[in-house]
Formats: sequence, C-alpha cells, structure tokens
Amino acid sequence: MFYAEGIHTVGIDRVIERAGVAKATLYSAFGSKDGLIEAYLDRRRQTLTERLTRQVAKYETPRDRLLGVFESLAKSFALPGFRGCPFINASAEEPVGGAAQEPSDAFRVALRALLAGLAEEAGAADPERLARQLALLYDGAIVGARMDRDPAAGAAAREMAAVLIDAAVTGQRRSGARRKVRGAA
Amino acid sequence: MFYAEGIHTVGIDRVIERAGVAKATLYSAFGSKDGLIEAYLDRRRQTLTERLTRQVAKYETPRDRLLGVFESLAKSFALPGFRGCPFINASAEEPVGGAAQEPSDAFRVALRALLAGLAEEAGAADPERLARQLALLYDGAIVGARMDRDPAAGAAAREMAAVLIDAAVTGQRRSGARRKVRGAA
DNA sequence: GAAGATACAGACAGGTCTGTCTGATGTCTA
DNA sequence: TAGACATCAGACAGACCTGTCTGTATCTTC
Repeated sequence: MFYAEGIHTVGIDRVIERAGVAKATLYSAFGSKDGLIEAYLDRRRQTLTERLTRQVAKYETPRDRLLGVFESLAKSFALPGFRGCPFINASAEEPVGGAAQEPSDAFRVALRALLAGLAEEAGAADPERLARQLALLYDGAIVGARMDRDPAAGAAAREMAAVLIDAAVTGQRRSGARRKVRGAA
Repeated sequence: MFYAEGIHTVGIDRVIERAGVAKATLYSAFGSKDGLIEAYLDRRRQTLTERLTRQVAKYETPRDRLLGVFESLAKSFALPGFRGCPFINASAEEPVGGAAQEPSDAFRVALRALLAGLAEEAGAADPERLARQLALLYDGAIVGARMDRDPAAGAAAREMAAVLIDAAVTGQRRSGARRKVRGAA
C-alpha cells in the first residue's frame, strides 16, 4: 500500500484493516508509523537485492551480468503496479533524516557494491567509477520510466550501459584479471 | 517552502504566515491547495527552463551547449538548499494524476525538446534518441545527488554525456549539417 | 468626502491523522 | 481447570489539516 499510493496518503487505519489486525497489535510490533515505514523499506531492500543477485547469476560473463541488472530493471518497469523506486519515492515524502534514509542508504550501498564487484570482474579500469556510472543509469531509468510512463527507459539504459562498460574496459584485459589503475579522468 | 520541506508537510497556515497574506486572499488567488501546488511547479518549470536556455547560450558549439546543461546541473547540486528535482519530488508525494503531473510533464517535454534541438545541431545520427539518453542522465544525476548527498554526480553525468554524444555523432559530419539518418539501433 | 473593492486577522466547521486505552475474547501452558 | 498472555474491536484524546465565514481596516475612484 505504501508503494502503490505513497506513504503519507495511507493511514494506519487502512493498514490495519487490510492487514486484518488490531491497532494495538500493530503498534506493539512496530512502535510507530515510522517504525512501520522503516520495516517496509527494509523488506523492500532485502527482496530487491535478492532478486538482483538472482537475476544477475543467470548470466555467464561479468559484462552480461552487468547488463542483466538493467534487463531485470526493464522487466520490472512493465509490471502492472510499477510506480518507480520505493526508496526514491519514500525519500521525497519523508523529511531529511527521516525513517526512509537508513534503508535507502543501505540499498544504494548494496547496489553500488554489486555493480562494483561485477565491474571489477569485467576488468574495468576503475571499477568504482563504472559502478557509480551504472548506478546513475539505474536511477535515471527508473525515474524516467515513472515520470514519463515509459517502460522503454529500461532498454535505453541497457544500451547506454553497454557503451559505458565497453569504454571502461577498452585497452584492458577482458580475462577477468583486475588492474588497480586509478585516476583515469 | 514546498521545495525545502515537501508539499504535504507544509500546511496552508504556515504558507500564509510566511507570505504575510490572509487565508482568504490566498484562496481567492489559487482556489485550493492543489491550485497553489500547480502554480508553484509552474513557476519552477518556467525559471528552470529559462535558466537552462540561458546557461546553454553561453557556449559556442552545440556539443558544448549539450555539456553545458550538465554543468548548470552540477552547479545547482552544490547550492545550499538543494533537495533534488522539484518535479520528481512532487510526483512522489502527489497521487497519480494529481496537481503535479501537468507541470512535470510540461517541464520534461521542454527539457527533451531543448536537448533534441541541440543534439540535431550537434549532428547526432538520431537526435531524439540522444536527447532521451541525455535526459536519462539528467534524471540520474539529480536523483543520485539527492539520495547520496553527493554533488559529484553532476560531473559524472557530464563525463558520461560526453561519451554518449561522441558515440552518437561518430561517422557524422560535425559541421552542424543535419542528417535525417534514422534507425541506428 | 462617499462608495465599492480588496486585504486583513482570526474564529470556526468538519474531517483525518497518530497513538493510547479499555474491556472482551480466545489460546496456550502448567 | 486455572492462570498468563496475546489479540481483538473500537472508543477516545489531542493535534493538525483544508476551506469557509465574519467583521474590520485600507485603498482606489469618482
């Protein structure tokens, strides 16, 4: 419900009605609405990272795995209830430093770590840099898909990712060997 | 106030106090809070597009103008009150089809039009495609800067934009002549 | 100076929100 | 069987919200 309608439009009364529990039960479990929001986002973080690692594992080469992130993303855009990124949405609703910040930060760290690991395996000159670039594409795709109601943003991001990956490994060995080259502006 | 704190956390009473007007005056001018939100976003759209076109005009070549969009963006990230894109934020708060949608759509159309015009001048094989790519970078940069509290996302987007622009004009004349080449996947 | 329009401060209505509390109804363990 | 415990439905408090209304003051225009 929080994802589909936004956090502040969904009141506690509607949550407990949908969940079929009493109000006191919910408050004894989560403490406050902020606690509930945090639990919601934490669960999202967990399922999303799990799904990403699962999807990525389907592919053979590191390059394909990186692109697989965007294929997984593109697939989610076409889902019926798609409404953008739950962390971005929640952060826009919550005040700075609110309940959304911690789970959001955790997800973003996890995503960048996943991308950086694959980037290193793919032989990128600067894996951290490529990971940040691909994370930027991830954000741009999910926001564009939501704002423009256009699932094609996923495919566009995949194509852009391919260009950037190739640019990042140009002149590098592709055998999976890593190079600690830094500072390539 | 809407930008700094979010729309739903700012009540009408605080707006009129800050504005120094009576409640009846505000309601006679805007009709409702939704009307006020729409006016707020419409003004943002206007000032943002104006600033963008002004910044872009500083540069000589179409390529530099395209990159200038991202320089303008990067500059705004470092501003003290930066809190992301007002349209993305408002869309996350408002229900679908709410007061935020129309001004947001208008801004996004204007941004893509600006980018597409410059892309065509720059001699891109498929200006619309390049424009969509750069718009995706725009979104990714602004969201990343907000979510990660990291203004460096602007510079990263600029570098990525340079790669994509060069990829889009490769094999094209750079003299500003336009080619109606289509379908380059 | 008079009249009409406009803005002012602020009370008010009606609704929604979170969070607490009360008392009844199971359910599990000893 | 008896007692401890969790959950139930729902009333309630207190705060906040939007939007309307009342009466007063100020300003413009004839």
